Amino acid sequence: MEGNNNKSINMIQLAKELGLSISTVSKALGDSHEISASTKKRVFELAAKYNYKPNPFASNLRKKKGTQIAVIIPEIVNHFFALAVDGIGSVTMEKDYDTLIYLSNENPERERAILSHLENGMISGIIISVCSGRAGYTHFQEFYERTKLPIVFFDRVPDLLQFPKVITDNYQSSFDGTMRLLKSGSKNPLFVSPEEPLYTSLERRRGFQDAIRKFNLKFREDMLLELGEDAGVNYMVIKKILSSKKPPDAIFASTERNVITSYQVCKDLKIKIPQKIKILAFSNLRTATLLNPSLSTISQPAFEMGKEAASLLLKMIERKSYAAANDVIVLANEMTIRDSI
Amino acid sequence: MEGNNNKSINMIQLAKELGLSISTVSKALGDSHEISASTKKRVFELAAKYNYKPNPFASNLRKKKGTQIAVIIPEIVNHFFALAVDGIGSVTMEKDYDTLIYLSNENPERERAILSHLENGMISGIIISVCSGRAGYTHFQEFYERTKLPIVFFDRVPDLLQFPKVITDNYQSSFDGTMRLLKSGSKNPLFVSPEEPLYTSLERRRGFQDAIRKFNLKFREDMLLELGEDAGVNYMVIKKILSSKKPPDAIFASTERNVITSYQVCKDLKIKIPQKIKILAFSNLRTATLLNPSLSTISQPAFEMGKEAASLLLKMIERKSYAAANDVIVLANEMTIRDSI
DNA sequence: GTGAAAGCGCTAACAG
DNA sequence: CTGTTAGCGCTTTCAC
Repeated sequence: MEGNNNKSINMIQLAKELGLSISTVSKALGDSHEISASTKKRVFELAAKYNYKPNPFASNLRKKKGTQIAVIIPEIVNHFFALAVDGIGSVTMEKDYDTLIYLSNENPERERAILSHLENGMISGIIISVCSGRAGYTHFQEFYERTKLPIVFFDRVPDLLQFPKVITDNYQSSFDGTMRLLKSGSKNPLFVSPEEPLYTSLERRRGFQDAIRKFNLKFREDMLLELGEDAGVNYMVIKKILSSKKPPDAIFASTERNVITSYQVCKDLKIKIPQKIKILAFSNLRTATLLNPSLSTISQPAFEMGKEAASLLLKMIERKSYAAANDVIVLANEMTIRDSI
Repeated sequence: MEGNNNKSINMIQLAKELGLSISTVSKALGDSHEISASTKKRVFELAAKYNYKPNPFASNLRKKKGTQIAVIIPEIVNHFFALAVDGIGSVTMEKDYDTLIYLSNENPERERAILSHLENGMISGIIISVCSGRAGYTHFQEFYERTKLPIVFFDRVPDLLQFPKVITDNYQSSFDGTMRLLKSGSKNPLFVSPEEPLYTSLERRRGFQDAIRKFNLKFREDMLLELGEDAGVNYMVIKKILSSKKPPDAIFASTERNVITSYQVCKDLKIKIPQKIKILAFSNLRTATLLNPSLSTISQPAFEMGKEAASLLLKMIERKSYAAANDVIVLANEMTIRDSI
């Protein structure tokens, strides 16, 4: 029984009060060239007076398109993704697009459900960082076939050639990082990555392996460690490895999450960094410099990646250059050596 | 010239193929009781076959309401807000609401612009953590008067009685934290907070002052330090204070940002924590335990706050209990003493 | 239990 | 330069 009366004014009322036709008002509001300056002025003024805002449902329905994009990411509680969302927001906001956010929580089923939900036509495009490779990538193809909506992948990208991507030079920076570890004396490094068969991780691993070989070290399978989702389990696994007879003398972590766990284990086992073990990680931790000891990182230009992805997507949406659809934008990572090496 | 033909099927086509009227199909899809089970089944099956999804623009226009809510926060690159968004997402997702995200970037003008944009009627409710108190809070009142849309404030809330809020026991935990510092020997603590006259900060400051007095220490105005936005400037200010003749022997930081700067200064000036200075902060830093030394924190239940805020908002939207509109939900903070004290 | 019809508020031909 | 008109795809009385 709430009085939700005084609901906003509409075009009809504006037109009536102005003694104009509704279509004239519509055109005036759209700043159409076929309306006289004086009429426009009158319309704008009355609209402002009533704080009139066109009903987006009606206008979107009529135009068969809106101004919302969806961002799908595995998690937001992660400095990298938070920065990326910030970057995305910086361009969508400027271009008057609204940003819907969906968290897949590293769950492929969620990701599919989100995609399916988005097939209703509410949005004009998608920016996504995928959550896993295990379930395959067919849902992206299918989504695209059905909706023909522009999609831009970033960071964690599937290996689908037909889609535009924004990534970093994962192979090269991993190679460089590994070389750096080896040059500082590591003979037995351990590369820690998530078990998902993600393009990003695979590229980093490839860089690691190639550096090992390039350095004329013998590559062994047990130089690679794959970790799952469960932080508790991961902790135990790392602890076991670091307590073994021939523990690694360096850890190169492919993700922020893994390096935090590694630090924790070293702290608990009182293993000195970098004396006993050197640590390097792909990470955007803001507090890298304050850790004990300060952490050497390869950080991704997350904000920039978000910006690039959003710019590309909006360009595609506005068809200014749909040809850009197969672009792969590669940005450079930045390695910062601190006390952990 | 892109062929954007095969655009999604609509109800009319479904109805035609089923030999039913469009209104019957609509009701069937809405699981209306006035439609026979057998008809519903046929409708659902065909809809599923064509992967039919009702056009939300049309349906929202007709129903004069949608299923989107807006979240307005000062920043997303902050563990607290990221967690809160995660919490919000956990409930909106479950209830099939879509979440629009807007970053005010600590800019009151942006905040107003966002609010103004949202007056177009696109959303059904707002969850917000305000960005500043300097510009006053009249825009919230006005927004509400004009739209009558439900609004829930969380954490950084204005002092407007008529709105529901989700906050933490800022006064009490600040009081307790200060007592803790004093009991461990601090005689000259410094309370660092942002210069914004935010309710949250003011409560914390009040807790600090009361604890000082309760401990029979003389309160001096210079025990309070207000910092602005510019990290570089803040660094210099703190550095100057810590280099002074009679530097504080404890820092109690009201925000995560300020404590990071403080740590940095101590590190650069080689001031030993906690021997020379004790540090405590309101913070949700994930890496608190890994800092050098590990940081003592009062952390807010950010995820829970997001959840509570979203649940409350959806309840208000669905009018299940519009009476809850003046609720103030107060959650408890958690103090964790680590090596910095 | 099903259908006909009237719009929700707006845009875009098409006329004038 | 302005107005008339026909919907966009859906929901909801109101008939039957």
